[in-house]
Amino acid sequence: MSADPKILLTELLRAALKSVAPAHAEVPILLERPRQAGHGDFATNVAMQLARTLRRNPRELAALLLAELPPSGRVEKAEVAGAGFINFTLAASAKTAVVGEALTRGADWGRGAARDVKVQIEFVSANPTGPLHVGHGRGAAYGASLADVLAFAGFEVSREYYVNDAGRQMDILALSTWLRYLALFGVEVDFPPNAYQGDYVRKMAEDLRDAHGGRFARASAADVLAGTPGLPPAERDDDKEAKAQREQHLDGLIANARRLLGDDYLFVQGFVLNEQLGDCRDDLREFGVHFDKWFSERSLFDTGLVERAVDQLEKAGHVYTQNGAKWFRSTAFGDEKDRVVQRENGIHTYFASDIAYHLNKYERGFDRMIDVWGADHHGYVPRVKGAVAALGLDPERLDVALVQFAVLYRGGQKTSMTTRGGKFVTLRELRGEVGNDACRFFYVLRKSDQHLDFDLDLARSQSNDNPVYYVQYAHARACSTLKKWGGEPDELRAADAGALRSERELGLCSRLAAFPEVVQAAADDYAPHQVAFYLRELAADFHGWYNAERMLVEDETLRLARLALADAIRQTLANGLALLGVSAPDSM
RNA sequence: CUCCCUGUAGUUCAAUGGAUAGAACGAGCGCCUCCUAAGCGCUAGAUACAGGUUCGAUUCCUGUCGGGGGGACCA
Repeated sequence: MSADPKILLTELLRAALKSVAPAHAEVPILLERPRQAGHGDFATNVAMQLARTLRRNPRELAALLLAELPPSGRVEKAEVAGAGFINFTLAASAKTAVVGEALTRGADWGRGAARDVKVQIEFVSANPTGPLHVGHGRGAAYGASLADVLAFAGFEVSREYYVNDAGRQMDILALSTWLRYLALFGVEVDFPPNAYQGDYVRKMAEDLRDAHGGRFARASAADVLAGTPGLPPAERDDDKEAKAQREQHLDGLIANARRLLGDDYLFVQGFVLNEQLGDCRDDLREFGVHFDKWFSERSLFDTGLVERAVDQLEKAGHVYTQNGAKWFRSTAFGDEKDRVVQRENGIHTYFASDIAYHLNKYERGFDRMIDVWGADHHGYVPRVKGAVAALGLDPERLDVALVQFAVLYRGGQKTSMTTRGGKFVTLRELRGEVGNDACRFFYVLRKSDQHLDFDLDLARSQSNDNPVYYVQYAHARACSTLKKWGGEPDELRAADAGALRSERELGLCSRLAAFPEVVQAAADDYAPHQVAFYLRELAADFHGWYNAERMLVEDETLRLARLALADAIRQTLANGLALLGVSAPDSM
């Protein structure tokens, strides 16, 4: 019989089913940990599930099952309850066994058995055109925690950042920087309102000057503006035509920059890309977010994969030409309208490179791919899945996890976060205000498909009330007591956990035993917040016990048993916090 | 117009279709001669509305009413 109580109970129930209802002996048996104390350690609704097909009263059926249940020394009590539940109470020794297991497995306690499933998770993937803001922060915290949870649950995980280093946004950033740079040399051109406004652009211009002097300053304002339509008057701000004119103006400036700078244009573009990407890497590293691969969008063009992907779609008959542009017939795959993959001017759309990127992911042989996107990209899901299907690949292997917006509140007011406008709260600022630990925990404390109201004032002024400190404090308290005791870890591993008898202590053991299940559930549901909630509950149980009982008691057997329990709790808190990228301090 | 997320306590959030809907903050009352009071104990307080499916609905379905976000030959 299995050591895992859940498996043991399943086997016992299966045996009982064979005598009571041989025809249905293989129905799935669901065992859950009841929320309500007094309903035992595990409960099953299998009798209620079968009652209908067997046309029997659920309670009677449950009683029949109990009568046929093989006896086990590890089950103290099994009884019919409620509408037909069967509640199991484990023997104390079966509960306390978890203490030794946690201590023996240490940092691996809770880790699931390795399964040969390769999962790729792509997240953040913000355009390298400015600092990461708090919205990216949520995707980063969620993606990193999910990746760690999946890895801990036994999957083979690869973390990836897709770098949008091709396309117009990079041009706009390069132009913005160049214009600021020219101003440093007295070449004054009205700064377009639709270029990147942020101070970091001025900073990059200064960096460019410091590194390369006036090498890129050989142009007059007239050269820069040559042939552009000019800016519309500011009072026509909301006008649609004015907007189009501003975009035209911007494109004209970019074209002039390319012409005037020649080969140096790509140099400047490379410079700003490196600066931004470097900043982004540093930011994420400080936030405890790591990637195995930074995948360049431009490389998809350089290797011809974009063309090959479009060709492949075309050969499969899913592409048609209209008004000179190539359209992917995504409506055939459930999208609401067809999408352009190559514009009339011959330039591939962002969607085209995204198709190529996903083709590449499949070709790398991942069993499962997870894209973590902001919720504003939800309209993008059908066309990407459609393209995957059109390429003859299995769209079921691709999951898109949409992370809802993080809305910032400052002084009770919503703050806007437009990157181009340059007025946004950066992830770096947020981390500086509330700290990395609180930041990571706070982000992941909400379901990802839930809007997140991030109250900056609250996070800043009352950071000590943040639940992260509550969990960390439990860890520090356990450490401090163990330190005061001063014994060796071996003594704890050898401790007789059977000496734990109180309801609180047995409850804590049950809580600990649930940890591996929580990890698995969080992995299956892509829901790392479940780990955060679990840790809070475990910490609450521990704090309650800490206040009610003393560990350093006279009786040596009991003392060692309690310290072993404390150490097992400490280990569980540490392992769980690690999954969330939060530190587990020894003292606070 | 259409698509997605969403409506639970004063506030911010939980609850694989299960039993008496859980926390935290805020409010009130208590607990350090004691391993860390960033802690603990107690009290008050909620499923928007109307139908449906089910032995059982906060959960699934339909509708109504609210909140947020998408819907370019942009990225």
